[in-house]
Amino acid sequence: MALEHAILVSLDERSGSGYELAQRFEKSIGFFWAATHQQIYRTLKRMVELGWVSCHEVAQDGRPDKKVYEVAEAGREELARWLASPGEPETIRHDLSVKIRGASLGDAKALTGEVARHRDLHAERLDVYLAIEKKDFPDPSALSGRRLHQYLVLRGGIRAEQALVEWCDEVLAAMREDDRR
Amino acid sequence: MALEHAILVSLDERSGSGYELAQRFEKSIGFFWAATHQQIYRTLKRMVELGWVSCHEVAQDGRPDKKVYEVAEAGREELARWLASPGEPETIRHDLSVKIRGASLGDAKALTGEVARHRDLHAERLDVYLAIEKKDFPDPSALSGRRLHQYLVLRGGIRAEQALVEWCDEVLAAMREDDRR
DNA sequence: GCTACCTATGCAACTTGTTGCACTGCACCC
DNA sequence: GGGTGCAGTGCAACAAGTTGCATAGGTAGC
Repeated sequence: MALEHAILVSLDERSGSGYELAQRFEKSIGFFWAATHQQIYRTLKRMVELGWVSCHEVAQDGRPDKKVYEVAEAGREELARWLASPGEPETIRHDLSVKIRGASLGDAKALTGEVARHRDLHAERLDVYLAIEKKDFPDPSALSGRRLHQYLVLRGGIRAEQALVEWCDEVLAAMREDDRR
Repeated sequence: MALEHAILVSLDERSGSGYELAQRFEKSIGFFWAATHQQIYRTLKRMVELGWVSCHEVAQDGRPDKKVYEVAEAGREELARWLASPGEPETIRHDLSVKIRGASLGDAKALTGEVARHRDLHAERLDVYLAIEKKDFPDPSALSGRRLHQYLVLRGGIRAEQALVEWCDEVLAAMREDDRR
């Protein structure tokens, strides 16, 4: 499982509470590894037991106490071990492709609507990524180390969303053309 | 869940046994919806209970009996309903991106090896898809209906793998450049 | 005669992921 | 004073996916 490792990477960048981690997963790590707060809390608990992270409670005024986690030595070792170990490419599960493949068995118009909706969702995500690229990485050739790695992962997101938008457009054009005949 | 729907689509194209379905998932449907034989057997059982598919045993000589499933009316209705209903874009879980983001915490050389390995895996898949495109869809502009939809899904696979190969190349170039400094 | 692989189905146990809910307390707006 | 939303942690139940194993006969090669 890689959720633990995603958490280790994130905590290494900056220690934080489960709640904070959940937010990071919403708006950054989550771009390439989705997780809900439930999963995160449960996994953090297990990671403490494994000795991969340490935890101390922090009192706050005007707010509930929080538990701040940080990476322990064993966690860093585990992360290094995992980074060097070969992994399988992701198992693909692409809803929209299943729907398209079954298109002839349903309402064609409804399906083109669905494809168009996905096209727009991906275009939106792409815009978000491009805005981050422009703002946070104005001069990519100057990057190195951690910042470079963050940039490269963002580039993966950009390429993936671009490919999806273009594909949706191809599908829409072909299905509309087919409709006309 | 969409495994049921992927099975319905596949069974609608051609009725078959759990075993045959598992093979189709290995080499065709599985390109965009992965499933093991365990999942398929279990899901088929549930689908019979729901009345979405019907099942009759077929004796074979020299081989174990098999259970051939075919889509029932209720299954077709369910599929049509699902096709028209909006779905979320997939939650992304991309191991390799997590590894790259954590690259600075491990052995950089081992990681470039891992990226190169994934690059080759994706290039291989791309070759498979391109071969299918060339063989099964030599004249895309003439396609319509079900054949067109199959082609469009394949196009999605091709675009995705192309994007991944190019991204891996970008990552490798940047990391090697960074190493040299 | 032994090994290995193919066809064919399935149980059991386990790990992951999702969903709905519960509790606390502050801040802000109308 | 009532609703909404944020910060914060967590349980319980369920759904989905994975892994290891069991069974059983057939075919093919050495």
